[in-house]
Amino acid sequence: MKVVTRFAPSPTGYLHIGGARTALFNWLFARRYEGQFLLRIEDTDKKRSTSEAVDKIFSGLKWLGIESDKPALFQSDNSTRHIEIANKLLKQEKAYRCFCSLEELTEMRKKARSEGKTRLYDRRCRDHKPTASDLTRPSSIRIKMPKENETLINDLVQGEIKVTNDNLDDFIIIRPDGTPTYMLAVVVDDHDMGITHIIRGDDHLNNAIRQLHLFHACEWDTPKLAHIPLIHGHDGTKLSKRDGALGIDSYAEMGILSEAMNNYLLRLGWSHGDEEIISTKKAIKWFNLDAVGRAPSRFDMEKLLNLNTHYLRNSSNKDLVSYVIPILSKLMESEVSSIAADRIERGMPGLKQRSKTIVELAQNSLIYSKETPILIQKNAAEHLNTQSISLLSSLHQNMANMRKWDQDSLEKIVRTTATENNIKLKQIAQPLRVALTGSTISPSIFEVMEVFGKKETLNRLKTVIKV
RNA sequence: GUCCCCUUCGUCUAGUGGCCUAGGACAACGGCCUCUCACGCCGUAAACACGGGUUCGAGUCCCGUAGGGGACGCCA
Repeated sequence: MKVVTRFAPSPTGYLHIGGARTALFNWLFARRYEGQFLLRIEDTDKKRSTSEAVDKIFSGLKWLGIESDKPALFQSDNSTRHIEIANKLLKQEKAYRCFCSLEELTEMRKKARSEGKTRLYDRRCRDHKPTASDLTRPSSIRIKMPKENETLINDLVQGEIKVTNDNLDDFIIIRPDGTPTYMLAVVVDDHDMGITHIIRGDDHLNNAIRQLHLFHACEWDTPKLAHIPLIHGHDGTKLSKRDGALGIDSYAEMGILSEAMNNYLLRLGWSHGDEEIISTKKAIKWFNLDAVGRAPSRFDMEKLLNLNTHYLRNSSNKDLVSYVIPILSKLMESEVSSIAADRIERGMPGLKQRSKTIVELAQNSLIYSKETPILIQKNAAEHLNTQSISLLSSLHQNMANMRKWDQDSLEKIVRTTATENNIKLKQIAQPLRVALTGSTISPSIFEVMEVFGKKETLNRLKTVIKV
């Protein structure tokens, strides 16, 4: 049997971390077994669904590299089919019309709760034959849940779960306004789409038990279930779609690489021995549901950053330049010149060694982007005094005659100049750094000089010496 | 309140009855390297929630307690 999985978010907000991981697991599982991964937008609640949210889900998934094998399906497009199924169940007396008002239901819930019951609807309409006058009033359709015995589900992640059927409410499948509810829609759509494995957050575990009975009522095969634990915030509080968790796009804006996010999300709740750095290729080869943990895990930015550092360093210089330029031009409030872009690319080996995020990389790239005359930072200025300036002056003389202009030769000449003047390398390297970059922090000063080239380097030195 | 689920270093996790004196990674701390900042390298500290069983033997199986989470909508 070919594996078919789906990611089915509701378009009521952005794509959050938990949703992204659910999508990733579904996608990986489908790829692993050479099956299909589908996307379905659960927009049965029209009031809360927005097209902005749909766009955010699409862009978030695209950023992660998770692609649906078919065009996304909008659940609301299938409502005719959902209603058809509900009517069929009604005819078969597996479902019934409920004429209770919202007030009545609230009252029932209050009562049941005070009595310590799990089931909150008292089923007063279940065995009531609707009269002609009943039928003039609005009604919802409820599904009949079994009254006796227990329901057992064998979840691929959570194991065996047992519930006494008396706890199960006859839930509404069609609202009084005639629209289908989520509970009906998921079941019908999962069946129609041929979903073989439902992988979703374990906040749906309780629903799974109810939905199972709907599958039975329809006389359909039930997909295999896998309920993965939720992701919590760093402080242990809930981090899911209904609260203020950050959208996946925020992480992109922070300068996180999608490879790092994928790797991080994968390792959150899933493991393969001691493996930490896992490429998508390996993930597809290794991913399985048995290795998904059952306990919720906390989101840890530090670890994400560590992974990001790793992937950033392994990215090509060219790619990194293309990521950095837009951020850089925002920082400088001007276009990034082609000279600057070229310098950044050549200086990338040193820059990427010093950055955890793309944003940081852009900030570090500023030293190569600014035109002369450069601004000397306040705390850096103290490195330029009469003594150090005279050192830079003799260095300038020594360097002016150089023919080969690479890191090694530059290091040699700076060291020689230091020895000549009876000082430590440090004492000339810092003033040199300040003179060239305006900052006390930069990649190796020899690398910086190579990147700037002879002309620009000597030019910048001269500016400082003259003053 | 009721129902369901979960519980190994601060965090993510390895562990499927003897290989556990509990391993790895991130973070922390110390050192080395060093032209600044980083990187890198070496090292240190750090956990089986608790209580009962089962067993020759339990982190691993069972029960209970505590703590945490989820669900209880005409939301998804």
